[in-house]
Amino acid sequence: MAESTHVVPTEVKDAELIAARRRQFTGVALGLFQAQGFSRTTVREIARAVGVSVGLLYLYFGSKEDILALACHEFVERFTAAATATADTSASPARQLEQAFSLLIEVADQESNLHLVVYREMPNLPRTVRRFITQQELDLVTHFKTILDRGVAEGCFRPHDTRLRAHSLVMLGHMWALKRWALRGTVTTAEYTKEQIDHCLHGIAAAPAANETAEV
Amino acid sequence: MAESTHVVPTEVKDAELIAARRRQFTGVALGLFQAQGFSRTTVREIARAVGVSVGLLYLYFGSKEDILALACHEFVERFTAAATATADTSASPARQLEQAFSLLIEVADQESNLHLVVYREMPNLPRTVRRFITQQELDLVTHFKTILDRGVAEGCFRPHDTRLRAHSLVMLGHMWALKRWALRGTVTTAEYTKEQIDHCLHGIAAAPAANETAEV
Amino acid sequence: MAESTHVVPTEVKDAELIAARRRQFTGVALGLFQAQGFSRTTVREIARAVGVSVGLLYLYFGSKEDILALACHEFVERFTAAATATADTSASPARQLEQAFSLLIEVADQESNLHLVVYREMPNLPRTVRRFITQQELDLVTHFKTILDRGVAEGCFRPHDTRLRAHSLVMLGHMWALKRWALRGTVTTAEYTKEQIDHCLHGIAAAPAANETAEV
Amino acid sequence: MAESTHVVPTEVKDAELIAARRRQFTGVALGLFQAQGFSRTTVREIARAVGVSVGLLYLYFGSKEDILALACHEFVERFTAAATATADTSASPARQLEQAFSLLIEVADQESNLHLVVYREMPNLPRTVRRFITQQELDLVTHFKTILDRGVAEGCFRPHDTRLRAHSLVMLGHMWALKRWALRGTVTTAEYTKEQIDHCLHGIAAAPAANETAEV
DNA sequence: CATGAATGAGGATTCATTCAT
DNA sequence: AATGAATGAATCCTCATTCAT
Repeated sequence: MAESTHVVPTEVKDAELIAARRRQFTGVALGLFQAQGFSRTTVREIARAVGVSVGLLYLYFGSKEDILALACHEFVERFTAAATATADTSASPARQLEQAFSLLIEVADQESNLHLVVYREMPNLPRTVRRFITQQELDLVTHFKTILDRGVAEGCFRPHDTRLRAHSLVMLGHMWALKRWALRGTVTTAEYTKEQIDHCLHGIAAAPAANETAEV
Repeated sequence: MAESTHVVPTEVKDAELIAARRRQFTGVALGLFQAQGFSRTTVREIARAVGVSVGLLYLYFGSKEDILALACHEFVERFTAAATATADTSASPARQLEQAFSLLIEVADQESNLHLVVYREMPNLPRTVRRFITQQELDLVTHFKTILDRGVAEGCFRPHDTRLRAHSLVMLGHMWALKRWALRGTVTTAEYTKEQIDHCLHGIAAAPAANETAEV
Repeated sequence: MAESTHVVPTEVKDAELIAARRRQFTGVALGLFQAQGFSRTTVREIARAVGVSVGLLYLYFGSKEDILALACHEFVERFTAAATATADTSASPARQLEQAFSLLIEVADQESNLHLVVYREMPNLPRTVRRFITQQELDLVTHFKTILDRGVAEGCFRPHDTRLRAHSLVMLGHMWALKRWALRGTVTTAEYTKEQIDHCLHGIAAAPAANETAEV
Repeated sequence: MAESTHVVPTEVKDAELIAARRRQFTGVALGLFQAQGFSRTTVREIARAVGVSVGLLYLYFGSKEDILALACHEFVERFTAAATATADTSASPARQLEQAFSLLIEVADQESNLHLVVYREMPNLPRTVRRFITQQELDLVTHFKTILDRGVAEGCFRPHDTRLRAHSLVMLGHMWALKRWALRGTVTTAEYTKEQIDHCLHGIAAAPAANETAEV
């Protein structure tokens, strides 16, 4: 797990106020970054959107990049936490996999816009935040890998490169946000989830594959 | 198919020279954009990197954004063309699928850096170029869908949502570039290709799972 | 009467400060424009001359042209106001005419340099300001026409095209600024005024000339 | 009289060709200067408008300012020459004055646009050309002064400051071009001429002046 | 004579950041 | 804590001028 608090020097003392204000500011800022891109969003715009003065912003953040950093940090943290909520461990691995993927899609579906910002603005982030984000992604991958490994151990799943499979599943989760333009209107989250999980389990090979399987 | 030439007015009259120079400039520029991001790359830097004056750049491009636009346009065009090179149609659908995916990964592997730029800088592009790029991606999807449809028609593949499957395969192709940080060092392009295609065909469900499906 | 305030959006909020600063800046700028012409004056020069930073200028003006526009606007407004100060209405029309023209020359004499700038840079001004200026000039013409009309009504002046005469008088007022290079050193403002008014009243024809005219 | 040829170093040898080309170029250029102002007109625009290459322009002119200088020089020279065409010396001074002023208005009426350019762009001209232009204007003034002086000598005109009167008449001539926006549509050149000359001779004073005339 | 590609200094404008109040 | 006027470095872009062909 990566450290969950990105340290930024601040003039303001009251810790609670800091946290609350920052959350408020990053939320608004992320929205602007999404709409216009990081570099085309001015600090003044952010201040105006929040309803405070420019100077105040600089009491809570060291720089414009800091705002982006914290915004991304918080978003990713929230995203991963929501998407890795522990599933029903009594269910079959296949069922658990479906539940986990379904949750991922649900989470990705809400705030898919903000999801995109993080993807885009990654190179503008300081190394530490970038590392935090990749770590969070790896946590998510591990979440899936655990399920797959258990399935293999229990004999429900064929032995395979579970790490790569987990990565692929997470990628197909991101896909729901990344390829929104192509998917929206043709499939619902439920259909998408079902189709991807079905395929993940059985592949597309027809009759011969069945025989093959039968032979084994 | 989208039109292949993005028209930008120019002061220079020699058409061949324009094409040659532009190719030269966009190549260098894309490299810089990749390394430092579009907005942090100055026009002067590009000029210096190419070895010409700032003014000359503006004889071939209308603005800094124009450079990005043409660079992305050309890159995507080249990428799609390379990745959709027609495969051996006498082979079995499964084999064709493997060949097509293998080619996609090879192409994505080279210039994977530039690949990332396009993803990142999309929102900085003018609508027309953005449309061109999504159209090119749809062409690539269609390329895969065609193979899948044939496979279904011939009975090799189970009936399924071939469009979504094609999209997913293309996404898993991009993944090779997007998740380079996670994949590099753990799998080769060959292994990645084999693993994804195998899984695409047979899924991960073990023998008993087949029964399970049958039951459902 | 044209509206007297040319509205330009500003980042600064204190209305009084805006007015004060703008007056300060336009004054200095107009001087520079006079000395070197609008296009050869750089924004940095203006800033340096005022003693502030470039950025500050842009808090009070939208663009370099805006500075010119406001400067001209204010100058012309001030000029017209000063030149149309109501005269002693109890005096004879001839006397009133002399007083009005005398005032015009006095006003034109001070700041005759700035007067020239407005003439020169008119084509660089936005349509609205250009209209304002011509309107102000028409107000000035009307000021003279009123006196002439009263004189005609009272029988002091011959019936004639009072509008054209008023225009001509205003032109001869501007002439004091426009032809400074030729007049300076040969006549004083008082002499100039006397000569022009005398001539305006009596013409140059000698006694016999009247007969000649009559014959024609 | 000022020297009539402004010397500009040139690469081209054939003197006749030089003169012809230059005339062609300055004509086109002056039109552009009129329409968009000197500083907003680019050398490339001039070249394109003439139909030659930029390089060629620089074979005939040393710089962009040179083009303006020669254009103004030629225009003013032509203007003054046309406006000072010797009048019928056998006519009465009053008649001569009217003919001279009438000619001035006719000349000013044609190409009044270009007339304005010279006024505007004066400060952009090199000192020598500026001197030439003022000298030409003085020549024009002298032209009128001569007529007035003769009139005074012959007793047709009252003794007065003939130099100032001549200047004023020339100014009222320029006025036809300068105040085109106010005059156009309200008076014709003929009416304007008649009104100004009538006034110049008799002024506007009524009864007393009339009596004076009658008495004689 | 003629061309037009190439140059690069120079100018307007923006915007993150500071600091006096 | 909060404000917002002030700063000035940095950036994009233009355009007069040159020169190889």
